[in-house]
Amino acid sequence: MYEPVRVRYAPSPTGALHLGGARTALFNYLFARQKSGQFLLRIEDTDRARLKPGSQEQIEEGLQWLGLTWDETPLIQSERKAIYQQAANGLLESGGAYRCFCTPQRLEQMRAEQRARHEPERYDRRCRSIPRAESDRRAATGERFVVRQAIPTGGTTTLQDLVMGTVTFRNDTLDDHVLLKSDGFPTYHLAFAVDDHAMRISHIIRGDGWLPSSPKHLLLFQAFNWLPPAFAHLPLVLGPDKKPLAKRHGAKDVLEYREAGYLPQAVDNFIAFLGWSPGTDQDIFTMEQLIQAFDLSKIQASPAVANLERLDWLNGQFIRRLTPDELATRVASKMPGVPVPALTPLIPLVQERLRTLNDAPEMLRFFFEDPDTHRPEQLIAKGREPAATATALTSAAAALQGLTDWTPESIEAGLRALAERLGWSSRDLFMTLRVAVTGRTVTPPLIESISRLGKDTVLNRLERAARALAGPL
RNA sequence: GCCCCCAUCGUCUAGCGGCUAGGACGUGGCCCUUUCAAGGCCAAAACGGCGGUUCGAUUCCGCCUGGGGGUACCA
Repeated sequence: MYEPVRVRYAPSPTGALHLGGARTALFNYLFARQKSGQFLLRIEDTDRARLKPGSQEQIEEGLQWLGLTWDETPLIQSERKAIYQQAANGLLESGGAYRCFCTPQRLEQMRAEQRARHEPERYDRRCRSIPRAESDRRAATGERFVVRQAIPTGGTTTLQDLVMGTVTFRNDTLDDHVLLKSDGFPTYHLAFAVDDHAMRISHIIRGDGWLPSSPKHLLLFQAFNWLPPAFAHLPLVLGPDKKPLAKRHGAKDVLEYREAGYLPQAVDNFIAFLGWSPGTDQDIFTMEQLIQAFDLSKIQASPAVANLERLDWLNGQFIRRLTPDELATRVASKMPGVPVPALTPLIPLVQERLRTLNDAPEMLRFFFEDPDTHRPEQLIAKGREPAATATALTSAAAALQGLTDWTPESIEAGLRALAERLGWSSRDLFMTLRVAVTGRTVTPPLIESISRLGKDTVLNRLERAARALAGPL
């Protein structure tokens, strides 16, 4: 293992950055930052059939949104074809790999027979015994071939995984898998090893899916005579349906969480706790605190189901921790046409009521537009008469009209006095006023809302509601 | 089929031989209260099964069961 900590997140550009990938990236990032090491990005685009244009940009934007900034320029595998071929040649030279001339048809037939005999489906190593001179000659004539790793036929390979512990494999259960494809591109197995060595990666922190092939990877490092990095395999992240998030159709892009009004801090906290826990009761962390507390050895070996309700709660927690200015800016981005300064004074009314930023526009709408129509059944408190309600509304307008100063205190005093005069409970009166002024039954606190709405607007809406009550009835 | 991993409340988890099995989300109730939230208090809720090891297993070992992953010229 190399000394300075250098880790990488190595997505293949086949789609968006989903939660599972984001967690892998986050763990790599936290580990690197805690150890004062580097966090690198590598694009594994050696499968040109699955490549999706724009995917790399999408992934990078997702990482940036989450605050996972990488060091150095991302390494692009497709630009390094020659280097992998060279590495494969070296292995051919040392006997760590061999050319395989078997056709896809023969391989398929071989597997079919193995299936029929209930044997493990593995390459039968027919080409492994082709003498080197003959192999060179056939390659020189232009015959198509792949390069396969020559796995030791006996013994065992043991991996000390930082998460899974000691894992031992019998070498004779391992396949001579393909390292270099006939199109000259490397497979993952070759490319990652060559690159991790070139990048002097100290720890490979990657998804659980790689665990079964990790002995071959270790053997490959040995065949190259390279110092292998340490391995840490992360358990899967499952969706609410218990299906792997990564493979689920419609696995959510992290940027969709941004659109849905989530804060990156909340998403970071949420995914940090998918499979990891600090072992304390603290459940709200700043990024700095996460970096401090992170510990590979505390990662759970079992898969974690993403509990999106917890994300909602976390998001509310982080929204409440924002300053009013910060929140106003973020809410403004969800309310086109409404300037930040108009929003700032309203923030205290909604801050503790928001679960996502997207809840804000609906909650604040009445500050910017009059309610369209008043539904009598909402306006009239249970057991009250329409006429009495209309009177209450006009009386309220009159009472507020007479106020010398327009402060929450004086408004509240005036309204409570009115309720008493009317013989109404303040509960009933306030609900009627709430609906008249906001058009809704669920709103921020009424008195505060009235005071911020301004006298003219409030009087207008009260009178309008009173007329609506009188009109159609 | 073969290889590998996993297993505590519904979910995320604490636990690293002796605990009334702790916390959080969610759920239910109560308090606060002008609605809704927020906040406070309380409650229900878990060690998959069977064998060992041990004075003693949630904890260590084995088997079973149940999940999951891999088994490609995908990553």
